[in-house]
Amino acid sequence: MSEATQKTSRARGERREQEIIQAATELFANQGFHETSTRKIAEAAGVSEGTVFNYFSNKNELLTAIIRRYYDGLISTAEEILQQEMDTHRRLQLLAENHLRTIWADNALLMRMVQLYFNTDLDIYSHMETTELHQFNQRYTRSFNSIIREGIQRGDLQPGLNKQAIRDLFFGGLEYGMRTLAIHRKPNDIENYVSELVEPIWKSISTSAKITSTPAYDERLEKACRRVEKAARTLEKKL
Amino acid sequence: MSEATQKTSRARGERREQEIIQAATELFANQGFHETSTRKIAEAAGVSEGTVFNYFSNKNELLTAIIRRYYDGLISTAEEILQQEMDTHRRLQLLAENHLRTIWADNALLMRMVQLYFNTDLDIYSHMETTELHQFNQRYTRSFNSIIREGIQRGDLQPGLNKQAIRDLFFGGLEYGMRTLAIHRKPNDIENYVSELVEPIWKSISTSAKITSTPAYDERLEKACRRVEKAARTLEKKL
DNA sequence: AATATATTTGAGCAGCGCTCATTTTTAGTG
DNA sequence: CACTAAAAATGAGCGCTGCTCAAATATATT
Repeated sequence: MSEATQKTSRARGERREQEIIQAATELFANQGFHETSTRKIAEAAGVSEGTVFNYFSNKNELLTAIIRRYYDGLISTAEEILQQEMDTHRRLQLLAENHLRTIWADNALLMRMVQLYFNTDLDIYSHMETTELHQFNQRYTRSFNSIIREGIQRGDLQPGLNKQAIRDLFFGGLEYGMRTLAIHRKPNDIENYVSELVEPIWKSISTSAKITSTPAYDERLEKACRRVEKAARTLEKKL
Repeated sequence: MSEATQKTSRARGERREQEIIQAATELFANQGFHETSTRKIAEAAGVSEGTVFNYFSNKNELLTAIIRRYYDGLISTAEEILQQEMDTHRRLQLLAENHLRTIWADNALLMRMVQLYFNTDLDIYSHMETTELHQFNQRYTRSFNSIIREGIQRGDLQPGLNKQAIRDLFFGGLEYGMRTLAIHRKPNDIENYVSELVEPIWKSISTSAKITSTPAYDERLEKACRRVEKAARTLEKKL
C-alpha cells in the first residue's frame, strides 16, 4: 500500500470511529449507558453491530473514548484560564463555571466516569482504562493546583493551605451542587449558583477576604480591645 | 387464618426478605450492581430466582430496599448527634465522620444511589422509588440544616449563611474526598481527613474563626499587643 | 483482470432481568 | 389423623443483552 492510500484509508477509518463515538455520545447522554444497547449505537451510526466492536474492543472502551474527549475539553479550558492574565478569584469562578456547565451537559457520562474511576477489577484492559482516566484527572486537577499555587505566590491566598482538602471541596461541591440544581431545575442561572459555591471557599482561603463582619464578632473584638486599652491605661498611670 | 398464624407466617416472610436483602447487599458491595445477576443473589440467599421476584418486583426495587436501610442508619445517627449536647464544630465533625465512614463502607451503593437519584424515567414505579429517595435525602439534609440553624442561634455561626451552598460543599466534599481517599488507600485515618475537610468550611462559616486578615483589624490588634507588651515589660522591671 | 489485503457483516452464543404455569409447603378444619 | 384451601417457592422459557467469528464484501496493488 502506498503512503497516500494508507492515509486516505486511515482517514476513512477515523471518520467511521468518530461517527460511532458521536452516535454513542448522544445515546448515552439521552438514555444512559446501560439503557443503550450496542445494536442501537450501530444503527444510529449506520453500521452493523460487528463494526462497532471492530473499532472498540468492548462497550466500556467506547465509553472511555468518549470520556477522553470530555476530559480533553475540560483540560484545555482549564489551561486557557491559567494562561490568561486575571486575578485568582476570577480564575476559580471561571474554572467552576466551566466544570459545572460540562458536567451539567452530560451527567450520565459523569456518573459512569465515577464508576470507572473506582473500578479495581483485575481485568488488565479495564485497569488500563482506569489508569488512563486517573492520568486525565491528575492533569486536570494539576490546573487547579497551579491556580492555588500562583494565588499563594501572588499573595491572594493564604500560605500553607491544605490543597487536597480545598480541591475536594471545590470539585465535590460542584458535583453535588449540580445534582441539587438538576432537581430544582434551573439550568439558566449556573453562573449565580457557581458564585454562591465559590464564595464560601474563597472566604476560607483568601487573604483579602472581606469578612462580612458578623455583628457578634465585631462587638466581641471591640469589647476586648477596649478592655485591654483601658487596662493598659490604668497600668501606665500606676507606673 | 388466625391472627397468631398470620403473624408467624408474616414473620417467616420477613425473614426471607431480610435474607435476600442481606445477600444482595454483600454482592452489590463486592461486585457492583450491574455485575451481580439476580440468579447469583438467589443462590446466595438459598432460594430460587423466582422467589427473589416474589419479594421484590424488580432488581431496582431490591436495591431501593437496601438504600432505605442505608439511609435509615445515616439519619438515625444524624438525629442522635442533634439530640446530644455539644458545640456546633463537634457536631459537624461527627456528622462528617459518620457520613464518610458509611459511604466508605459501600461506595457501589452510593454510586447507584446517585444514579437513581437522577433518574427521570416516565416509568411510574421508578418515579415512586426516586421520590422516596428524595424524601430520605431531605430528611437527612434537614438534620444538617438544623445543626446550622442552631449554630446560628447559639452565635457559633454567622447569620445569613447560604445554607444550600454550605450543604453542597459539605456533602459534596465528603463524597469527592472519599474517592481521593479510596485511591490513595489510607482507610484508617478517616478522622484526620475529615477534620482537614471540615476545617476550611468551619473557617468560612464560624463566627469565632481566627480571622487572619483585614488590615484595619490587624493594625489595631498589633498596636494593642505592642502596648500591652510594653506595659508588661515596664511592669516586670518595676517589680 | 487477477490477486491480496482490509473492512464489514449478521447469525449465533451465553448470560441477563423477568414472567407465570406448575409444584410444594403451610395453616386451618372436622 | 386425613382433607383442603391458601400461600410460597420453583424453574423452564421469553426477549433482550454484550460480544465473537467465519463468511462476504469492498478496496488497493500488481
